[in-house]
Amino acid sequence: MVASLNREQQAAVEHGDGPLLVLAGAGTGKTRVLVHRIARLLESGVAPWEILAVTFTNKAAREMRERLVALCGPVAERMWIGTFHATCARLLRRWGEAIGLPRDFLIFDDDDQQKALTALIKEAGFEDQISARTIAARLDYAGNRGLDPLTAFGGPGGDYATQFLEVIVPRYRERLAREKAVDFAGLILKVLELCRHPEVGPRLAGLYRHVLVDEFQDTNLVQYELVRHLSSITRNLTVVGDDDQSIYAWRGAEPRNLLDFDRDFPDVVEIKLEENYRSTSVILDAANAVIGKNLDRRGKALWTERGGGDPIEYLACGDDRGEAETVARTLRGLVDDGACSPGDVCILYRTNAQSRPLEEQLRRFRFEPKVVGATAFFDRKEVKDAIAYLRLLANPDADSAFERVVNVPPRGIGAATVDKLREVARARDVGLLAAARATVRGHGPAFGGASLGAAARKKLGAFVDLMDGLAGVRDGGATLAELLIQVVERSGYREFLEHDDGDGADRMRNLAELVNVASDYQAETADDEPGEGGDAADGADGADAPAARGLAGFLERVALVGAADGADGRGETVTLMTIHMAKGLEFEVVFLCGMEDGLFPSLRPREETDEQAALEEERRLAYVAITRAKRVLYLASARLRRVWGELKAQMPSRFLDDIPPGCFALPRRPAATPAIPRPPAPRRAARPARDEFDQRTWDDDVPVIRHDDDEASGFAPGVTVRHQAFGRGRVVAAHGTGSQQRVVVEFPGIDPTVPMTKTIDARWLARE
DNA sequence: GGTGGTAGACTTTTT
DNA sequence: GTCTACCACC
Repeated sequence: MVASLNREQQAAVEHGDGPLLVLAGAGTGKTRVLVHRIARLLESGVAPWEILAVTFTNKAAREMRERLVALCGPVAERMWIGTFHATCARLLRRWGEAIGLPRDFLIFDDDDQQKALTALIKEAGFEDQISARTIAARLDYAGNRGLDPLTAFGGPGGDYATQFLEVIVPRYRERLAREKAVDFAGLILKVLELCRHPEVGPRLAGLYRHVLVDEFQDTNLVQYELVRHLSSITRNLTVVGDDDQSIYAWRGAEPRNLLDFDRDFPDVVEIKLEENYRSTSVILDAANAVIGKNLDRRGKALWTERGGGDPIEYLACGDDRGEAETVARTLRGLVDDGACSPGDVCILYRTNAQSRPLEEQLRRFRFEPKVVGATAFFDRKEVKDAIAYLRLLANPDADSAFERVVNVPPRGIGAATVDKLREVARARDVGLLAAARATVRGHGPAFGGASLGAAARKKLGAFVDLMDGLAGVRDGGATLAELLIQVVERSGYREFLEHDDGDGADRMRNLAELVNVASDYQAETADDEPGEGGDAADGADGADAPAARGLAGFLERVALVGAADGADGRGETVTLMTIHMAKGLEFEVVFLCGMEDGLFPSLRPREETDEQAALEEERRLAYVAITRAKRVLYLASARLRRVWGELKAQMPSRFLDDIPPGCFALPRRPAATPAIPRPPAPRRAARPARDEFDQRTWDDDVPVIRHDDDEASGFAPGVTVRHQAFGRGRVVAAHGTGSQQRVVVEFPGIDPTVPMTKTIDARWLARE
């Protein structure tokens, strides 16, 4: 912390006005430069609310704020640091009314979106032809690129899915509007709309004197446009990034924003940071060798003044469980020898599914695994239910929340009743809760011809009373935590869970945790309040009832941030996360698991993505993973891995071959190689003999790998196949082998002239 | 309207 | 292997 900045870092910090680009490798002190630069700006008289700092994750935002406060004191607390999404939410709360967005809008997360789309698809009678998932993927794709989902896929009329999008998308937008909700993509698009607004646009452009963006290689076109607008008056735009760490191309990130920055800002000052302060040279050599194989990159070589370091250890294990056990045992050894403490360690993997065996084995070796999952906690059903109650309290027109909770816990209000309510709601053009109220308060069953039996009305009446009672709690000066307790209590949820003999107790604990999260949130924002008041983006809107305000903020936090990672005080906590989550972090000791071809690199064939580009992105991911380690790096792989309950023979990752042999410790098996035999014969026989892939064996010191997709197992293009649900179709393409085989099949769609194309697991197909 | 059983999907990666 | 959405049954 006290260490001085090097020449390049200093130059970046001291840079005055005008555009600045810092192209910085891993571990070169990127964030440090940003923090010092902001501190410098504050020192030179720029007010905190005149600075906007955008980070990629909430965690990064939190960390940056902490470092800034440590460096220049509480003044930094008055500055806005946030992700693109959080920043946009903030701008919309302040200015959104200009484009007709209510101030208390809610944020639809992916799950909400999925549910809404499912309902709309069903309503339109398309459920056999298109999935909510497909439509959501397309909305996401288009939203990340600033495209119209109706024209983004194929020319006039579009492709197969477009015909459904044309019906569903407008209805989806209506639904968002009715529920006063904005989805993730919408957050940014709506702010862009604001930027084009004749009055608000110019004000936004002048709102900040300095705009700084971290991890700029991960911004997409839409985000870039926003940044450009926000900095268009002063042009004081600082961007920091590393093209080698671009790992979000799949969601529209454009590393070109970084590399071609001078196209939009010809007068940009560019500074390169290449001296790495984080890792040993062994680790750096490995990272450089891996990334060096990428062709599409701006050459940049990391170096360090320090030499040597512990060699990288390769743990070749029997199966996924054995891998987990070896990792846990090795770590236990390190900790017991005093080589490191659990808090210094991170266990990384490519896919979330890999965490489970690791968690189990870590527990077995007396560690407390902590999985840093994006949303794990807030994805729990009971948590989502409780949140849905809050959403309905925040906005009585939140029909999706109403549908979620009206019969949770079961109170005898079934689908039939809700259907009738929907009719009433449509006839009177009100929300479901209002419709329920009108129905039970005896404004008669006359609306829309819907009639409800006395029993149904009684039950519905109880629900309306419940919500009214809770609204009373909300307005009666209760804290968020108290409100939540009342929700859980009065809704009967607690009682419901208590009588559950399964995991009811666990679920109750989750709800208790949610109450804690709420109370933390309120404590936290109470502190922030004075600081935020002076903020440029925050108007004088203190008139709202405090409870209601807290509610909207809390719901926003839940949608955007998830849980702030709680204090992991307990002794032997070890952190686990995906590589994606680890970007920007560093650890003394890193275990990188699942170093197997097909898993990492993923090599998942996807339509319309260039295979080479995909592999390069995987390689960048490997680069990110390796450079997380400061001192000690373990790479682990399994010969057999359970995928969907089936054992699969795995080959070591090709990335292992890219690492110079000199970086490794002498070939050594882990002390306790689990007694798992070599891949069973049948499985090997199942592989086509001609596949050069298999030349590699586990005993090769310098293995050679080749990979090839093969279409040899009977699903060649043109073959006619049958699927239980979709009937007869024609194979267009096939990817993968064995249980991994995915086949692209064309089925006749509703419109015979427009075929329906589906990618299906080969296991569900029969040849005809 | 609630329930228990089962077929199908699910495993890239996230705000 | 695990979770879910849906269906047949009560």
